[in-house]
Amino acid sequence: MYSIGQLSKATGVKVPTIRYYEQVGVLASAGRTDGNQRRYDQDGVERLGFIKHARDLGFSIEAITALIDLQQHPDRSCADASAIAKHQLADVQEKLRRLSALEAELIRISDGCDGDGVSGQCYVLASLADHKHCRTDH
Amino acid sequence: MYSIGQLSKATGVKVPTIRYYEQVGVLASAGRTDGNQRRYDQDGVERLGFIKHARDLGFSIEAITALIDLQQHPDRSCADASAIAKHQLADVQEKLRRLSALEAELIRISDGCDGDGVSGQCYVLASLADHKHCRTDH
DNA sequence: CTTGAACCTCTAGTGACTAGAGGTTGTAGA
DNA sequence: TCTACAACCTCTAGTCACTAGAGGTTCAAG
Ligand SMILES: [Zn+2]
Ligand SMILES: [Zn+2]
Ligand SMILES: [Zn+2]
Ligand SMILES: [Zn+2]
Repeated sequence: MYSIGQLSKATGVKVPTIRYYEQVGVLASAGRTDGNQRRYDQDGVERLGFIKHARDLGFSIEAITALIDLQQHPDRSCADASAIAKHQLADVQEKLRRLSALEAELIRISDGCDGDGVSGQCYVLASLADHKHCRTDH
Repeated sequence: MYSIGQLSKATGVKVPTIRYYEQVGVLASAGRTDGNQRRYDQDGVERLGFIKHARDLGFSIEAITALIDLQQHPDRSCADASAIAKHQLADVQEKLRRLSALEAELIRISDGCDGDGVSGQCYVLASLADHKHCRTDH
């Protein structure tokens, strides 16, 4: 049996975050001692490990809740799991596209100013003031 | 003179967002009619355009506030503007690095499941349950 | 002068936590 | 067995950049 602090150390998830996960329902409520403190078993460690790993990969709490639900029913179709993963991938790829465009503009903007001028002539400020300086949409 | 709705159309920033920008101090308070409605001049359009463009490039409100402050003093050094832009670039590049790692893992995970199996054997769920399947840190 | 779209302020909600106040419990050492 | 104190508990509020809604007022066209 683990206390919440021991679970925290075992998984790398902070104590208040564990309580938050319980509050929003992605982590099942733990058993309690007579004094009302949470106690976790190995199952709890694995459940929280799953949540942490999925969060690290960018899945939303809502998506993770659905995935854990699926995991509790090993005989159900995994179509939803597949869809959630593909959706998450598409999401990440969209963010990558947007960030790449931003990176290109920011490199141009950064390169245009050494910081040794005066703000009236600053390329950073001029570029932000007018999108026409930009090479891409964004 | 523009009403807040006309300013919204001119810049593509939603009306409640404009009020929010004023509230947090990044957009200077507008003049008012006798009936207390906001009125903007060309200067206001440019100020908000600057904010929108910087937000589109991912700058924080705090950073934009500093940049606008600098823009109001054309004779000051632009060292801060340069530093803010470089910081933002570094930020974006860090996000790109992280997202690229996530993309690689998510492609692997997605490719490992067609959604036509059962969740007890699902590669998506197995991969989320155990980071050992992963090729990268993340 | 009437109508109604657009405006006003204020509060609360979003996601995924994080911080702090104020009080209680578990446990190791004396 | 007692005591000290780290770790636990709940609850509220704050973060960021908005967004939604309630309930009331103003502007401008017809
Ligand atoms: Zn400069
Ligand atoms: Zn641009
Ligand atoms: Zn599957
Ligand atoms: Zn992993």
